[in-house]
Amino acid sequence: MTRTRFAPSPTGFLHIGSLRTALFAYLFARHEKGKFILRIEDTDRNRLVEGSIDQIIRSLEWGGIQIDEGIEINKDGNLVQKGECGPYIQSERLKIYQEYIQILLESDNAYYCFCIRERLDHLRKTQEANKQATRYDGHCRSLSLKETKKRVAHGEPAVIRLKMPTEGTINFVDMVRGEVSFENKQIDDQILIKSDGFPTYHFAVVVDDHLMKITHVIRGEEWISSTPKHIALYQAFGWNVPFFAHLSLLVNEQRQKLSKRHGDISLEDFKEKGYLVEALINFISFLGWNPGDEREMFTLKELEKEFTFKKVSKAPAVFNREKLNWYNKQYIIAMNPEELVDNALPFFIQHGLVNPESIERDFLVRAVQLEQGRAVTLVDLVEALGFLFASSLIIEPELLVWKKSTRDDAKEKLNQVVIFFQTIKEGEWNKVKLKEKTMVWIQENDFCIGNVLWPVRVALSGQKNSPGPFEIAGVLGKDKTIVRIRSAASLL
RNA sequence: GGCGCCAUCGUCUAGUGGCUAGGACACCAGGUUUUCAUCCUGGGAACAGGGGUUCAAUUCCCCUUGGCGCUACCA
Repeated sequence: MTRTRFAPSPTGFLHIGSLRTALFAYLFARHEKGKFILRIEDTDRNRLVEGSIDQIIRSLEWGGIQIDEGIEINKDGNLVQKGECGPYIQSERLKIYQEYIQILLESDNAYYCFCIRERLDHLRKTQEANKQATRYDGHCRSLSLKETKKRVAHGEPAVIRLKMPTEGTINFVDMVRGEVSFENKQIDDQILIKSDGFPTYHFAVVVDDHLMKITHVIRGEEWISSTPKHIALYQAFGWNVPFFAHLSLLVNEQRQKLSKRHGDISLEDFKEKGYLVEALINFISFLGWNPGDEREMFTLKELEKEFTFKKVSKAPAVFNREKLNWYNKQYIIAMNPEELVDNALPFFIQHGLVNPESIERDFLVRAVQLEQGRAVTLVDLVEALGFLFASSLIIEPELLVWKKSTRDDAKEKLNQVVIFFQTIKEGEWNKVKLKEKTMVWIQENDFCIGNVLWPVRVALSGQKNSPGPFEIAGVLGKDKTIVRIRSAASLL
């Protein structure tokens, strides 16, 4: 059975690049009808950020990525672990690592190292100065286990290093890159256990992936260079080596790794800016993957069905905001108005346009349609709709005058429209009827369309650009519409 | 410096030993339109360079160049 995992460090919010890694691991698991596991890698005690486990899980949940095993947030808001291979938080697995490192020590695949920081620093500097590869020189490599254990027992600080083979090569077939090969002699004697007793990533990841029966290790490209160390570890233990898939990095427009400095990299950020999950997931999945034909709108379910590593590309992908915007717009257009209100409601409240105590849902459902088709994000949508909620509009009088018209004419037309609108029955007050009747009226009176519709639209919206006058009037209702036109006319 | 990965329009990408190298976003022009958005029509835009292999290379191999990653008692 296929088992994949996502193994973030709780050092902050969920990075958009991490989301992509998680998404691909999730999609592959679903495609193979396997399991997707969440494990927390918190072995670096210095970089922990309080609350980030919660935040990562919530982001994953928001993205629709379901965790089969690992950690979840229960109804009371507490973190709970589920699954047979736990615990799923590395800091709770210290005993396991201690146990497994002994095996390596006994089989002479690992050794205690007592080298102090100063020596290591000096070593590195010398190597750099001589333009050599910087790596541990094996100073403690041949110390006997008996002796080193004695020193450790006496309280001498030590780390445990992997005793890398010095000859031969390690080859593996990467699911996205194909055959990859490294010479053993190039590979450092990686520290496996730090002097604080915690394992390093390299040791913990191998022990955990094995114990959690992970069949496919799917992770970012930055790990490809350390994969031979991991394979050496699997071999030292005599364990089966899993399949690897190293995903290309996500980069910004300057082709650098996406980072905090450039803003907008956490899922949270995108959510707050009014991006829809569906759009984000669709967009992200197309960064380095494609279905092989020309379709481009995919739901999560459809992605689960179609995803395959055969179609994952090797080159790094630029995170292109324009395309994301296009996707978001498409998803907003495709939504039914009810759904759109559900999604936009928090933003209406946040912008102070809607009182959570008294939500006029029907009004919102009609209102939202004015900007659906125009808005790129939900924030755009809500902001563009602000004029509907204003008790009165502040309008620059000149704006009421159409480019081919005059101030006096605009005033006159507005006044005539008021008189005409008053003749329309409440039952016919909707954008379709209104438009029909008004167009006939304009024609009968031999008016120029722009001379009438421009000032009316501005009178209703107060804006240079806005939805059409009939749409707005339909939402506003007869009374408010007439009040707005009257007050605009009085400005001229 | 060492090791590794990568290379098709500005961007995401399709593609094949022989094609007018396809699509999408963005951009430009025209049309529709009271504004914006939409919509329609059209347009410009790519196989990094050099060697091979081959009847034929964008495609296969090598080199160069460029980009990126790793090179921590961080992940």
